[in-house]
Amino acid sequence: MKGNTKENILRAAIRIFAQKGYKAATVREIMAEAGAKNPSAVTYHFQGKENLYQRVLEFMFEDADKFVPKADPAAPAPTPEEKLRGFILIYMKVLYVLDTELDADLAAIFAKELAHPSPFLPEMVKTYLAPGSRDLQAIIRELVGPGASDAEIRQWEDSIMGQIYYPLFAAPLVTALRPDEPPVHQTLEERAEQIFQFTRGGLNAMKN
Amino acid sequence: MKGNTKENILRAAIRIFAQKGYKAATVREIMAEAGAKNPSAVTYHFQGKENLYQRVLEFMFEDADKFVPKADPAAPAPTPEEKLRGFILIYMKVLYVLDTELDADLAAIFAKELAHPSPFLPEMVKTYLAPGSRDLQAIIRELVGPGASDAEIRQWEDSIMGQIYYPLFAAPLVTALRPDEPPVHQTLEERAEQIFQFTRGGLNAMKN
DNA sequence: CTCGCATTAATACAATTGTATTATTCATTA
DNA sequence: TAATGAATAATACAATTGTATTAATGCGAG
Repeated sequence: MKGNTKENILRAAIRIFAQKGYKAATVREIMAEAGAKNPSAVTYHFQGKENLYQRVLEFMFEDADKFVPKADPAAPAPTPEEKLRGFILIYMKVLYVLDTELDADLAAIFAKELAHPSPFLPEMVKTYLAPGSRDLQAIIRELVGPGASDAEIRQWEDSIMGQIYYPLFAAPLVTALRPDEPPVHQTLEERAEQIFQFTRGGLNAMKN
Repeated sequence: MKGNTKENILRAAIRIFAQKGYKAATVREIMAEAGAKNPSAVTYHFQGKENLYQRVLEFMFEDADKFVPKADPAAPAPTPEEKLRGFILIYMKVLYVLDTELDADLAAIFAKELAHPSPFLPEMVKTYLAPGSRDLQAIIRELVGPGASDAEIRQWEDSIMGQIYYPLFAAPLVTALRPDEPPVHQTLEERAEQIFQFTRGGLNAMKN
């Protein structure tokens, strides 16, 4: 096996970092998970633990990007409300669809990274998350009309993103308070639709 | 100095845990912050690092409790909308008022604890957070009427709590996307009011 | 004053951790 | 096939970490 080891280490690192976080994950644990015998392989293939983690973060953002659909130029122009509904649904799919164990691990890493930000985070946020933020602001502006200030738009953006992110960040709260509730990804479309309706009502009330 | 050391260690632990998280915080660092010379003092006063951390969590929840005002029996009965506004404002004050460095540190510890939950968290959530959750659900039910299902109530609860928690959990995102925006605690009343208005609009739209 | 005990300090220690070093194996190519 | 270089393994090492152990200190009761 030649070119597989590096990939194996990366996958193993994702699993272990997702479970334990950056600091508590040990190089030896990652190597065992990768099926290798030797802790120095991470130095060889990735110049150290920190570098490996940075690579994991890059992988995470690149992987999330694959979820966002290309705009179909042939499709009829969507209404602002359709755009909002689509934005919420896609964003929630990125966070909660978790078709694979890999996706679930990456979401967990994202949550942990926000609690313990690494030096690489701000740049990655600007690269990968800023475009979506601008899109959402534009949608909100279409919905509430031109009278709203930039500050107001940003705060409504926060009201929307807060709803979307909540099941990720507050998962331990929710499971402690409601042990029997099914996880979000089982009711994803419903929940996305409800957030959309709630948000539409909220923004409509702001329009006047 | 007799009884001060234990208190000093607790305060120092709060600062260091808030900065670095449980795992990365070292006993020696905490002791240096506490002005003591000897790493074993934490074993002596708190039976080890993990126990000290548990004590910090307890302190955090007890401290947050002091923010919630006692219901004034002489006051006129508030309308459901007034209750909702009050709930949001109080909750946000707990998270963001941060009058002291201590409060800010405790909020940071809370955010980190949710990303890396300790075994003590579920029990503490049930003790300290469940009552507020029940209150909010009751308020929502008053606002939307008796037709709503329990599941719907819970999801609207999430829509509200998501808005409230977002500035805490997503702080690194927000500062990376909007470097010049003033922190929440400077615009707390405004933001609470906007969340209230947004939520009222959202819930009103659900009523029919 | 002095004895007893709680507290603090000094030192030590085993375990863990990231990584460096060196040796070995294996595949590709000339 | 032989050789060359990449990949993997084996071993080692210094640094860090939580905590145990033992010694010193200081305060209050008698």
